[in-house]
Amino acid sequence: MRKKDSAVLTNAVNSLKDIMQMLTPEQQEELKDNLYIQHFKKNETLYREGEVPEMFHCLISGKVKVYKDGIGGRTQIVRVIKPVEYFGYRAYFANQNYVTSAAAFEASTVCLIPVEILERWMMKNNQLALFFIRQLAIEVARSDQRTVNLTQKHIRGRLAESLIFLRDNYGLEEDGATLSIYLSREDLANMSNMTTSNAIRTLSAFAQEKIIAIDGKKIKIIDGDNLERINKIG
Amino acid sequence: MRKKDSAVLTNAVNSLKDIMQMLTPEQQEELKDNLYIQHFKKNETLYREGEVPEMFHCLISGKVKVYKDGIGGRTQIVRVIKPVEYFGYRAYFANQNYVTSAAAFEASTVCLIPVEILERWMMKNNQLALFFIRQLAIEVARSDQRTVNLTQKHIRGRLAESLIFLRDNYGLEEDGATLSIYLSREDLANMSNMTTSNAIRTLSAFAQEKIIAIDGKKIKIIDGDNLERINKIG
DNA sequence: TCTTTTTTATGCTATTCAACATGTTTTTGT
DNA sequence: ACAAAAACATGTTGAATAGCATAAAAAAGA
Repeated sequence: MRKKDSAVLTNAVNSLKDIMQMLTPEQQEELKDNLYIQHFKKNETLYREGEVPEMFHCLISGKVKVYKDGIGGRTQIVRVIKPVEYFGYRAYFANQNYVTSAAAFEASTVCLIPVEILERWMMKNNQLALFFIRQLAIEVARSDQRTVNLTQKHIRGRLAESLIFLRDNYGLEEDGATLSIYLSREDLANMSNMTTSNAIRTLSAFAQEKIIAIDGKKIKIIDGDNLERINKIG
Repeated sequence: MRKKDSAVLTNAVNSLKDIMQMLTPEQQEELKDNLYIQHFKKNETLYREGEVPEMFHCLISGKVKVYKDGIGGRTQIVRVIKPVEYFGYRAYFANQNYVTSAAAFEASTVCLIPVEILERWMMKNNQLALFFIRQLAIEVARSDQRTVNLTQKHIRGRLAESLIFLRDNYGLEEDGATLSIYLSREDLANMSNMTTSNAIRTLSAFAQEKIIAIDGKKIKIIDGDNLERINKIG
């Protein structure tokens, strides 16, 4: 798990620059001494619901999902992480065990810091504390919005929203149309609160309507305006 | 809006004691000088989606709902406040306008503090900052859990959950069975992600099954164990 | 108090979506 | 390269729930 050749360290520290610049020089040194790098393979689990949260996570490269296992084997993806974003620390500050699990969509590299250290810094560094207040405050709004979207939108609208989100979050390939993330239909379903069957069906429908083009896991957005329209109305 | 006879002030300050005890004597004085009391009638709006958040709210008495207006006139209640709880400050720390609205279920009294002052205190008072980190971190988990409950549970399970929540949150009357809050069927539906028709129908079903007894807006829980069972499985 | 409006109740219908079945294609592991 | 497993595709069916209509009851206002 531990890996600290200077190139990796420099990369990690660079990824943490939002946080770094809020720290005193001594704190910056302490961070470097307590920073771990971990690699995860595709579909590998980073942490699981019920576990004790000890590490603050920063995604350096790759793509990660945060999800809740629900009723009857169903799963809801509640957050999707891109580099460089922070995650896996909420439960610690709420004095809870993890209430979500996290897994890698694809091969990913994560930088870990004992969150207890971060908390200690926050006791002395208000800028840092306010940074996390802001992060969490934004996350509450996102989660509430997701609740409404997932409960009130129809299936086509929910899928359209997920596709738009993936485009905006992870971007497009060089052709300016193909989603940079290759998700399974199941993951797409778990983002959009629907069964895998319906994700497949609805994707096919979108393809037939020339809104998207599908080639296995590759999804190309052809008519983005239409997708936005479906997201809004349906 | 402003009301500061000493009895009211004492009451308000007492309600804020969680926060008060984290403040320096000077800050406590400043709080008393910048504290407003406002009364709201039943169904009156405290704030609306889109407005600029300026005040930190503390509910002193009464009952308040926080909700989002969604698609096609539908509404989702995302939070339910009881005395003494804090609310209406999240948007400020996220640098957003309000993304929810708040209204009084019944006649309520609220204590208001300019949230800008609170933020200023947080810059100097880490205990206070960590207190709000904790509040927000808990709220994120609640919201994620709500997403899963509202999307994955069946209609009976969702209603059972709302009834249990109302019992646990607002308590029971002296008979040890009747919910202390008298909600309209519409509000109950808006908590439980269903139409008013279905809230009425499902309540009637519960009553016929002797799980509850209904007398207008009065709801008496007869078979709490059964309600828990329905919440869990259904 | 009387009228008007809102809320509650219940039945019927239409729609959405999940469940299941089956076959095909793709991926994975050896 | 091949077998086994997983993911994808598509059709059919049925259950869950929204939508609408109507009427009764309750609450709000004048």
